[in-house]
Amino acid sequence: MSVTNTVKKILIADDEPDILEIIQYNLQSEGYEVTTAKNGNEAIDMAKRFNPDLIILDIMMPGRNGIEVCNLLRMQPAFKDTLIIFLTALSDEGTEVKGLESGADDYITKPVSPKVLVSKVNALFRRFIKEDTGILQIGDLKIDREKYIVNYRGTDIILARKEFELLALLAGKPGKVFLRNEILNQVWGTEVIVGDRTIDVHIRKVRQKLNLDCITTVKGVGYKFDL
Amino acid sequence: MSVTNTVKKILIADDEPDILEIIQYNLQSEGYEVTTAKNGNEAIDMAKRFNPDLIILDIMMPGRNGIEVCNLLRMQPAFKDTLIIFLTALSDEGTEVKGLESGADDYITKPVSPKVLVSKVNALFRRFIKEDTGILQIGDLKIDREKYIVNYRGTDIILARKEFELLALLAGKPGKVFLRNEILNQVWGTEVIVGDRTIDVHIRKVRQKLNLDCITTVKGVGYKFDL
DNA sequence: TCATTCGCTTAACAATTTGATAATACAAAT
DNA sequence: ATTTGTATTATCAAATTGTTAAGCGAATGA
Repeated sequence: MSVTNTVKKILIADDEPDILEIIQYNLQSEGYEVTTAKNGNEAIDMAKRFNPDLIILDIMMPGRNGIEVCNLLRMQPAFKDTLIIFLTALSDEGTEVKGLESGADDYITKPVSPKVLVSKVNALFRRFIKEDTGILQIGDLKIDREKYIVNYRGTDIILARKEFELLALLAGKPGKVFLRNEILNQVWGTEVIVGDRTIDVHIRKVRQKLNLDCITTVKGVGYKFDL
Repeated sequence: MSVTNTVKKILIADDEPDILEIIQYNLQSEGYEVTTAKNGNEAIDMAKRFNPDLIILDIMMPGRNGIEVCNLLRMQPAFKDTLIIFLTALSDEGTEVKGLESGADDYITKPVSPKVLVSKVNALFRRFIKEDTGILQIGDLKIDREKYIVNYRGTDIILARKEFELLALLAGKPGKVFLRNEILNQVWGTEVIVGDRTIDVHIRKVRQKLNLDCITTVKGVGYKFDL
């Protein structure tokens, strides 16, 4: 189970390189992480490796065709919830019905404008992808962004808002040193201007409440989280 | 988890009687409960009365057009989760993108074969299991979303509509902190603007009536339910 | 129809919590 | 020893929420 995964991953399988490239480009521009496959077998391979949130399948491909791929994937529990769209030049009714009945979530016929495709993809994600639980876990420390609770070895620790945001920021990338400026921008925003000591004070409060040695000062640079 | 697994209800809005009839017939054959509307205003009316799981909207209709209807419905919390499909002869890219961005879940261009339409509808429902309209139970607290009744250890507690919706929202995800904004959007909708104290007062009333220590304030963030 | 009740919202003020800063102490580096 | 940068503490201002009372309109009922 992945912990944080804000960027949606999409796998595209098509045997025409041009189409792959166009779709990939447009989806990446929209902020998605995209991988491609050139045929059915490669698609299954990539699906297992890449674990995408959405798979866009051409139907006519060398090796396994799209419907076979869809059926195979749907049999595996790991891909039970993965979104699957057919994107194909085959527009006959029978194939479309068969495609949808094989467990796909949509069926789009080529040619389709990139903009429309992107809109459809957005619409699918808007509806179906469960939001991230937002639980960060580092060792015995759990940071639940949804419940606004920090828990260490079973004990809940109550932090005030800024304290929580500060910790969540640092713990979001363990080991990374956050410059004071970065912290200010992320936690306080760019509009508010506060003195330099403010950060220190909040860091201290977090350290105190956690009673762990997990926030390290990097003198002259900033702070980092490390359990 | 799901309490009631009722027959899915579908509302179709189109100004062409023939189309209405064909679609209605095919969907009913598939076991859906279908109602129809002849124009935009009627669609909104029926939606409120009939509370469908899916709405199929023509775009070009007398009175309000489909996109307007979609926008209006999406503003109301009650229709936040209702599936909406556009079914239209307008196949230009701009309209399609606009339609999808107005919050629709799919966009199908006429003409479309009834079989394909049914397949698409099935695919949508396969994915989307409508939220429980039934009974939420948390410990000894029962919340009946259909009857608008809350029961604690055998005793019924009468809550007013807003109070009830507030409680149902919070109790729907115990532990999760709901931001004031989320609460406003979910309970009051995006079109109504109310002051900040309004939430507090309702929270207080719920707390008072339940006489349980189950709604926690997270200062600077929001409220959460925890029994 | 008129009166009453109920639910929703707001105003006003109290209570509480949080956040920012100053002042001072401390530590390491030069 | 001096400089530079951080830790600690106490304090005060600001932000946020709790509480009560009151106004208003819609629904209810005689």
